[in-house]
Amino acid sequence: MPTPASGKLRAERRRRGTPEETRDRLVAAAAEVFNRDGWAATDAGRIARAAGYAVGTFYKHFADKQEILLAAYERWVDAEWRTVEREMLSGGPPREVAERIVAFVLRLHVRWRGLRAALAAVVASDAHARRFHRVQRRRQLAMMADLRARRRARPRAEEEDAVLLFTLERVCDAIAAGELRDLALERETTVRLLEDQVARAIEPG
Amino acid sequence: MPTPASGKLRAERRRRGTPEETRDRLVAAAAEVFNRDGWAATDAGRIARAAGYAVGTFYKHFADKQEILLAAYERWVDAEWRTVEREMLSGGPPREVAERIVAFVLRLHVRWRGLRAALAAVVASDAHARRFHRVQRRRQLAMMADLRARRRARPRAEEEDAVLLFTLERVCDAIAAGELRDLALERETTVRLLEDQVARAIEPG
Amino acid sequence: MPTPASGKLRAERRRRGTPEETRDRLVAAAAEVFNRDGWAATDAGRIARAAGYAVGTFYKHFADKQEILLAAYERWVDAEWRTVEREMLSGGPPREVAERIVAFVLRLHVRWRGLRAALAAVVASDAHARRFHRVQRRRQLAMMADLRARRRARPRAEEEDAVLLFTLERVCDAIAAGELRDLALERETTVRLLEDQVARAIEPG
Amino acid sequence: MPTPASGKLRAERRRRGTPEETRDRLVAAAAEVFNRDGWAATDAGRIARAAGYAVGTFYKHFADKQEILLAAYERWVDAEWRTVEREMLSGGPPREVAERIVAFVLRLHVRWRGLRAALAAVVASDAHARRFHRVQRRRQLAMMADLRARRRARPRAEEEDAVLLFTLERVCDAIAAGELRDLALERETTVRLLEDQVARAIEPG
DNA sequence: CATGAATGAGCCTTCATTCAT
DNA sequence: AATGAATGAAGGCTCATTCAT
Repeated sequence: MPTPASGKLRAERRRRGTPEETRDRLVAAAAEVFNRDGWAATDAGRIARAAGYAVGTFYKHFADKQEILLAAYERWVDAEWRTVEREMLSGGPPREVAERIVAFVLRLHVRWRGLRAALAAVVASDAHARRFHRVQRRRQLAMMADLRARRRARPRAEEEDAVLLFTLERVCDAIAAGELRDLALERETTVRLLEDQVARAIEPG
Repeated sequence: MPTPASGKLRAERRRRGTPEETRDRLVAAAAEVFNRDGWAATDAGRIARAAGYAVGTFYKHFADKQEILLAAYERWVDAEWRTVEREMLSGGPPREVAERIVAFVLRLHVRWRGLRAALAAVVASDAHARRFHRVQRRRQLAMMADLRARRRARPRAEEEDAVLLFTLERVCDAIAAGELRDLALERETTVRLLEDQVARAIEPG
Repeated sequence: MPTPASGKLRAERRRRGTPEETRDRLVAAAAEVFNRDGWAATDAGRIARAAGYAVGTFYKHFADKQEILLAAYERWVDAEWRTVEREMLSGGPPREVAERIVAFVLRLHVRWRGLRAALAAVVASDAHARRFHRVQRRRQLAMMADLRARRRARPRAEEEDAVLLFTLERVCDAIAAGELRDLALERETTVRLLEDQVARAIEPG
Repeated sequence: MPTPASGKLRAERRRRGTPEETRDRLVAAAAEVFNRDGWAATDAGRIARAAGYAVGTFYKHFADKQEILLAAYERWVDAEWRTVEREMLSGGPPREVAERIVAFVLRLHVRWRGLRAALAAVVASDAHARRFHRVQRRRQLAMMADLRARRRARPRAEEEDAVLLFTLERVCDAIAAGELRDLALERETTVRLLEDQVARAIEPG
C-alpha cells in the first residue's frame, strides 16, 4: 500500500547566503533598531527579526547584545566618520572647511542620536565597551592633529583639540536631542559659534 | 484564596520614623546606589536595603525606579548647584571666580558621575525625565545670565552661554570618566582651558 | 546593564513540540489545576509546571491567568457540552431522555466543579469574562429550544427554559459541592425532581 | 531654662467609642466595600479606611479579611432575611405571599449581589466558610418548612423545598447580574414563574 | 483603643540565551 | 546555516499582617 509519506510538505529552508552577508544584515538592522528604540528596549530577537532572521541566528554570530552594538557603532558611524575625514582634508579657506566639518558632524549626530545614546549607556557601565570607545576618540584626535598639520595651522596643545572635540560632540548631541529648541535658542547662531571655534583651530599660523 | 497565613516572626524591625525621614533616607541611598552601580544594575529592592528598609517601603514612597532617580538628581545635584551659585556670586577677579566655578563643577561631576550617567540613560528614553532635565538646564542658563549681569560683563548671545555650559559639562564628564587619562592628556592644562572660557565670559565689558 | 551571563547549564530540556501541542498541554493542565486548586491559588507558574513547562512558556501562549481560564473553560466544558447535546437529541421517551440529560449535566458539574467556581469568580469581576460567559449561556438556551422543537414539545416561553437551566445548574452545583449531603437530603430524590422538570419540558404537546 | 516641651502639639487621639461600636462600623463598611469591589479587590486597609479607622484597628477586631466577610454576610444579609421571614409568615392568599417573598428575595440579591459573589468565592475554597454557609442554608430550609406547616400546605419532601430555594437563589442572582437582560429575556415573565413555584409550595393541601 | 510605617513572601512578567530539529 | 520553542533567573510590584508608638 503506497504510504503517502512523500506527499508531506517539506518546510522551505531559508537560504540567506554567506555568513558574512548574514552578519552584515544583522549589524545593519541592529544599528537601526538601537538607534530607533534605544539600548534597553532592544532585544536580540527584535534585531534578528528586523534583519529577517530568527533569534537563534543572532546568537550564531554574536555573543550578546553588547557585541553587536559595538559592531554596529564601529561599522556604521565609523563609515560616516571616514567620509567626514575625507571632506575635512579637502582644501579651501578655513571658514568653508569649518562649515563643512560642523555640518557633517551635526548630521552624523542627528542621524545616529539613538545609537550614540545606546553606546553611552553601555560605555558608562562596561569596561570593554569603554576601551572600544577610547579607541574611537583617539582616532578623532589623530585626525584633528593630522588636519591641522596639513593646513600648517599654528601648533597648539592637544588638550585644546580635545576640548574642541568634546564641545562639538556635546553641542551636536544637544541639537540632535532637541535641547536647543526646548531652550528657545537659535540653532543657526549656535552652529555659527561652533564653526568659529573650528575655523580658529585650523587657520594657518 | 491568598494564603492568608504568611505572617513570619522577625527579630528586629526598624524604629519607625516620619514618612519624610524615610523618604529622605531612600533618596539619599538611591543617589549613592545609582551613582555606584548605574541605572540598569539598580533595582528598587537594592535601594530599599541600602537605606535600611524592605522593598515594600520603597513602593510606599515612590512609584518606580525612575521617580526616585529624578528625586535623587534633583535633591543632591541641586543642593550642590546652589553651592556653586553662591560661590559664583561672591566677588573677586574674573580669573579667581572662573577657577572656583570650574573646580566646583568638576568636583560635582566627579562625585556624581554615575548618577549623571543614570540620568542620561533615562533622559534618552523617557519624555517625562526629559522635561525634568530641561528645567534644570534652563535654571543653569538663567544663573549664568544673572551672574554675568551682576558682574557687568559685556553682553553676549544666550547661545554663547549655552555652548559654554555644554563644554563645561562635557569636559568635566570626560575628566570624571577618566577619558583624559586614557588619552594621555593633561588634566591641569585642560582645566586651565575651561577656566579661560569661563573667565572670558564673566570679565567686565 | 542587565547581567548578561545568567546562562546556566541544565540537565534536560523538554522535547520541542509544535506551538499547538504546547498550547493544548497548557490548557489541559490549567483546567485540572484550576479545577483542583481554585482561581486564587493558581498562578501561571503552577500551570506551566503542571504541563511540564517553565513559566516563560506560559507567557508565550497566554497573556495571563484569565485568558487561559477562559480557554480551558471553553475547550473542556464545551467539549463535554457537545456530548450532552448529542445525547439529548437522540430519541426515546421523555423520561429516559430527561434521565440522560440530568445524569450528564450532573456528571459535568461534579467533574468540573472547581473550574466552574473559578470561572464564576472571574465572571463576577471582569467584563470580558462576563461577555464570554453570556455566549455560553445563549448556546445552552438555543440548544434547549432546538431540542424541544425536534421533539414537538408544546411551545413555552423562553423564560421557562431559562429558569429550568438555572435550576439544573444550581442544583447540580449544590450536589457537586456536597451541599445536599451536608443538609442530610437525598441525592436520588433530588435528581428525580430535576428529571421531572426536564421531562415536563420536552414531552410532546 | 524653660524647655518649651509643653508647647509640643499632642496628636489628637481619636476616641471612637466602645469596641462594639468600632466593630459595628467595620462590619458595615466591609459589607459595602465587598459588595462594591468584590473579594479580591478589597483589602483590610480599604475596609478600615472606609469605616474611618486605620489598618491596625482592623486587625484588632478581626483575624483577617475572611472573618469580617463572614461577619458582614451574617449580620447584614441575615438582618434582611429576618425581615423576609416576618413577611412570609404574615397571612394572605398564597399568590400574594409568593409575590412578597419573591420580591423580597430578589431585592436582597440585587442589593447584595457583590457581597454574595465575594462569599461564593470564599466558600468555594475554604472549609470554614463553607461550614458557615451551610448553617445559613439550613436556616432557610427550616424557615420554609415552618412556613409551610403554619399554612397547612400539603406536605412534601424536604428535597422539593431545597430545589425551590436553589432555583429562587440562582434566578435572582441571574437577574441581579443582568444575565436576563443580556439574554433578552423578560424579567417580569421570569419573576412570575418564580412566584408560581413559590405559590404552589405554600398553598394549602 | 488607635495608628500607620514597615515588612517580605510571593505572584506577575520579561528577556537573554540555549539547543533540538 | 537557520530556526524558534523552551528556559528560568531576576526584577517589578502588591498586600496581608505586625508592632512600636
